[in-house]
Amino acid sequence: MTLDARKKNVLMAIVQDYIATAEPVGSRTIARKYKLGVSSATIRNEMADLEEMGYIEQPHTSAGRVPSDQGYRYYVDHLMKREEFDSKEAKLVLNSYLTKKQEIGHVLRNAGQLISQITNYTGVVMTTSLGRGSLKHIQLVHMGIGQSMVVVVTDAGAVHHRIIDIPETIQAADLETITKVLNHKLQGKTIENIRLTLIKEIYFELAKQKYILDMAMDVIQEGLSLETGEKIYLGSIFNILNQPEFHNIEKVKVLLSLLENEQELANIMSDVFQESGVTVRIGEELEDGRLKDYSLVLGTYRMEGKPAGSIGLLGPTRMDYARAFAVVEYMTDNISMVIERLMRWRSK
Amino acid sequence: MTLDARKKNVLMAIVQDYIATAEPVGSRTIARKYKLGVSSATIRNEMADLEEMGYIEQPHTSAGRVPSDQGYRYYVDHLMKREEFDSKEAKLVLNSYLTKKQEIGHVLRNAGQLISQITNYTGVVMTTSLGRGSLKHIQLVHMGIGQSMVVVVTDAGAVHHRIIDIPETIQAADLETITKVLNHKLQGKTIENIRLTLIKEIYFELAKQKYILDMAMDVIQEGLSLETGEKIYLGSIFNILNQPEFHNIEKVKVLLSLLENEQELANIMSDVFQESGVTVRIGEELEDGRLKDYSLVLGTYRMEGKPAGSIGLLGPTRMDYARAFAVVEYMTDNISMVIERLMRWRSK
DNA sequence: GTTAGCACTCTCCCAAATTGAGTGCTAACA
DNA sequence: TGTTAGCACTCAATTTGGGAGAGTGCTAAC
Repeated sequence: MTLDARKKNVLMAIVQDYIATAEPVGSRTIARKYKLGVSSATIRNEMADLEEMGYIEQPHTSAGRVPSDQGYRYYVDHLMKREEFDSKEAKLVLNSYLTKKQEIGHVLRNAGQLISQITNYTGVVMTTSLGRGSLKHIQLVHMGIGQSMVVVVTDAGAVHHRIIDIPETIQAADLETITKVLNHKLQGKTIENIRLTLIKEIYFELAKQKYILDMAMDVIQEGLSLETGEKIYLGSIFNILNQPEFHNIEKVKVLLSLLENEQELANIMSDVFQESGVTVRIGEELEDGRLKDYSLVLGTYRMEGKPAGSIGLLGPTRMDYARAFAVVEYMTDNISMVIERLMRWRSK
Repeated sequence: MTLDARKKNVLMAIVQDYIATAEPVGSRTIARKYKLGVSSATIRNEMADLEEMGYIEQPHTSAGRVPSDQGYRYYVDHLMKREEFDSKEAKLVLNSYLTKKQEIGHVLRNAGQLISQITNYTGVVMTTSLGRGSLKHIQLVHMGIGQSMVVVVTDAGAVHHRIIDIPETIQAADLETITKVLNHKLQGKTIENIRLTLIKEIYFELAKQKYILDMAMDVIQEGLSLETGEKIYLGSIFNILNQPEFHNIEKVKVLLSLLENEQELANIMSDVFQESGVTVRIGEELEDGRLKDYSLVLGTYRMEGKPAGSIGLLGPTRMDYARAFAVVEYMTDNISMVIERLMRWRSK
């Protein structure tokens, strides 16, 4: 499993050249471009060995070699030189979230787009469950005769709202009363807490408004549990089409059909999710067959020190991993920082 | 400018055949498939005339003819037989918006997707200014020490929120007081009303909280004016890739670069916007050069009888206009109805 | 005014030939 | 024993050339 120095050099050359050119790379190219001090014949021998070991493959006889998933894996784990990423523009964008405070969703959406722009791959961002959400505030707003809006604010900073129909006799003042009771009884409670005992009390207190309460409870429940569901933000898809692998439409279709299905994407990303650091899944390591030619590089952003979501990118297996790692690392760090500040109240 | 009956028939045959097959259509095909009672030679003569008049074009000598933008235009205006669209599934989806009441944004997003699915073109939905929004409710929620959330509800049913930093000395009770004053003074007011005189009163009343008020006013302003901006919802992009014209990637790229830029798309759609009925802009009639091979079919959905937004689809000029019209008409009618019901309070 | 017939044009497709990049193997060399 | 030069071989990609087919425009006859 361990490779001698020269094999490492050859593999590195192959991976780097293929990343740069997207063309299968031959022994002569390596001998010429990467001065390894040996002839192409020697390199051919090494390549034969590497192929046997599974690190590289030949699309067909008489073509150059291409790294296999395993080859990329070895490259990422042992050969790649880590880089630092830093960019004035990125910094500007990120700072703008802080000076003009933004909604979290907005921040994450833009983060995804930023990654797409920077890398020409597709940025992906996923929020994970923020744990059980608890109710911070509920408000019933009288919109007009017969309709009311229920607004739910959770301690995670999410706002959920819906219009409900109400009896026409209900006045704004009635809604205010209900609002008061609900807040008094339910503030700080999680969905389980609510279910268990409190409801009866409230129904007792507001017996006349049973219908409205039913609706309101519904919205509360939705607001508190929706939170738990994963949410996905995609960067631009356009950018990744600049990659030469997308010369044929079928690939575009496959990718799009997957990216447009939020649920599937969420599942895939959840599989990759890990506590800390930057992870990569290469080609077939991603369990979904449609992604066999893609790699997913994901980092974890945090809140209160706890993982709060993934941020990363999806690109062809032939991607610039060093740069991808650097960008993802940069973004996770910064987004963690931004979120921490936007939601300072949670971290004391 | 007016065509005799036979020319009309020939043009109609060409348009219909091209729509169905995406292949240039020749004189023999027409003679064979569409029994016009004349030979292919006669049709050739007619076609020569039609070409001279600008209704059809030849990709190259010895290819069949293809309708020009002008040809499609004539077809749409004079030849096309209007159809009715009706679908069980669509009805189901639309009804689900009503039984389980949904947020408007959610309804519109899904409407776009529904169109994409039904037609294999790309559904587009745009909300236009709902006129000056007025403030329905404002709420300051204490999130924790030093931070508060401002929630703004407008009479259009939109909810806008943001986290703001507040002095650490401020308690939940203080925020409640501010909330009360703000609601008392500002409810029902539009952004202009607010600016003019009221602010001073409020600042006077709540002199100590100047800082918070500044932030809150900011959020209010944002909430009320954001409303005015157009918002775009796109259906699935995947579906349109099934159209044969997308065999080459460049087209996909051009389309995507445009679709991903909300602002540009909004401009284009605004140009097409019209008070009532279903409109179509064909190819070069759309001013944007990138859309020269596309047509946009748009309808207007309404609220309180007034136009509230556009809903329609974008597809290749070679699209099934009859069906597109029918679907768009169906969707505008239904979405108007759904929105009317969801926002019943506005229409009395 | 309509039609049959025909020469002409142009694309598309196929097969054969050519090119060129790259390999594997072998024999010689250090 | 590891390295290298050389060479035969393979295979995809490109080029070439020749139909085949679709379609047109024109003309002369009906």
